[in-house]
Amino acid sequence: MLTKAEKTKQFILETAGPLYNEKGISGVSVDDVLAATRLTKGCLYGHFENKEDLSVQVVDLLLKKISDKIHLAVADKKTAKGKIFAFLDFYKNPIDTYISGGCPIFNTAVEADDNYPVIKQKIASVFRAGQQDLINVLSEGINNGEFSSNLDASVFAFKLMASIEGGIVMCRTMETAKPMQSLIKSLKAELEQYVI
Amino acid sequence: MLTKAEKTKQFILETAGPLYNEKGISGVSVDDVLAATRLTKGCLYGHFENKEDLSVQVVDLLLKKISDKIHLAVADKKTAKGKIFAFLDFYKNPIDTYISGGCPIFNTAVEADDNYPVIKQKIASVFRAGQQDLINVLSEGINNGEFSSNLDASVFAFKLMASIEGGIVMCRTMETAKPMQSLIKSLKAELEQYVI
DNA sequence: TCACAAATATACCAAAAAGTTTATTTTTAA
DNA sequence: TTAAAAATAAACTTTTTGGTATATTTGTGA
Repeated sequence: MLTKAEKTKQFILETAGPLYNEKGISGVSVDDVLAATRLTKGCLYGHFENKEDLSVQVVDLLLKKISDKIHLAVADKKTAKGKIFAFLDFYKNPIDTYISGGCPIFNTAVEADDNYPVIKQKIASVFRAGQQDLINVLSEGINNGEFSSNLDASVFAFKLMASIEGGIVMCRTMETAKPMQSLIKSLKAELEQYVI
Repeated sequence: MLTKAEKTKQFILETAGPLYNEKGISGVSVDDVLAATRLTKGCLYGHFENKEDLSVQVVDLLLKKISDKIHLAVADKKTAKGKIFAFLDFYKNPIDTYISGGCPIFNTAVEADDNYPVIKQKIASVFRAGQQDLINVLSEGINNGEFSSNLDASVFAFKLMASIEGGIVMCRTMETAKPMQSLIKSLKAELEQYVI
C-alpha cells in the first residue's frame, strides 16, 4: 500500500501531467501546479528538489502512461497486420487525445530538443523502443508469412511513427481530424501491398 | 532604402528568429533578445509594443523565410515529379537545418496549440497553403500525364508533409539523419508507383 | 546647417517566478 | 499510546521577468 506521501507525490505528478502536456515544460510554473493540485509550496518542495526535478518526473510519467496505453491497444491482436492496424487506430482522433494537448511524446520531443538534454535522451529512448516494437511486429509478420520479405521493416516502422506524429500536429493545428483518417487509410493500404 | 529604425527592427527580428526557433516562444525572455542583439530595452520597446507583439512578428518572419526557401528550392524544377522530389530533398538534413533548431513551422505549431491561438491560426494557414501547393503540383502531374489518376493528391500531399515533419523531430531527438534519408527514399518510391 | 523628429541608452519599477524557513499537523512504528 | 519521523501550511526571500520614464544621442528634411 502507498503511504500518504507516496499518494501525494503521485497525485502531484498525475495532476501536473496534462498541464505540462498543454503548456509545455517552460510554459508551466510551479504556481500553476500548486493551483491545479491545491497544495502549497512547502508540500511540493518536500516531494521534489526543484522545478526541474518535478518536470523530469512529470515527463517520465507522461511517457510511461502513453507507452502503456499503446501497448495495451496492440496487445490483444493476434496477427502482425492486426497489431499494426491497432497501432494506427490508436491515433485516429488527434483532436481529443486521451490526455488533453496531443501526443506527449511528440510535444516533449519538440521542446526538449535544444533545451532539455536529459529529457531529450529519454524521448530518444522512447522513439527507439517504439520503432523497435514496430520492427519486431513487422519482422514477425515477414517470418510467419503474413508479409512479403520485400517489406523493409525498419524503414516502414519509422515512416509509420513519423507520419502519425506529424499528422497529429497538423490536424490539431488545422482543427480537423479528417486528414488523419485518410493518412491512416493510406498507411494501411501501403502495408496491404506487402500482404501475401 | 531602409531607414535606420527599419534596419534596427529587422535586425532584432532576424536575430531573435533562431532564438525563438530553439527555445520556443515561452522559453525566450526579452532579456535573451536584448543579450543576443546587444541592444537595450528602451530601444526594443520603441519597435515593439510588448513581448507578444515581438513574438508574433518573429514567428511571422520565421514562417515567411522558410516558405520562401521551400518555394525557391522547388521553383526551377520542370516536372511535377521533380518538384516533389525537390521538396523532399529540401528536408534531407534534419540535424543541420538552415535555421538552427529544426523546422520553425513545426516547432511553432506544437507550442502554439493550446497556448497561442493567434499564432496557431497563422500556422494553420501555412499548413493549408503548403498542402495546397503540393496538391497543385500533384494534380498538374496527373493532368499532364506524369502520374496515374489513381494518385489521391490531397491524401498524398498530407502524407508527405506529415511524415517529413514527424521525421525531422524524430531524427533530431535521436541525433541521426539516417532514417530521414530512408524516409525520403521511401516517399519517392511511393510516388514512383504512380509514375506512368 | 540646424531644428525637429526619431531612435537609443540608462535607470528604474512592479509583478511573477522559483525557492526557503519555520511552525504545525499528521503518520507510523516501537 | 506516544514519541520520533514525515508531511504540510503559511509566510517570507531572492531572482527573473516584462515593462516604463526620462535623458541623451543620432538622423533627416527644410
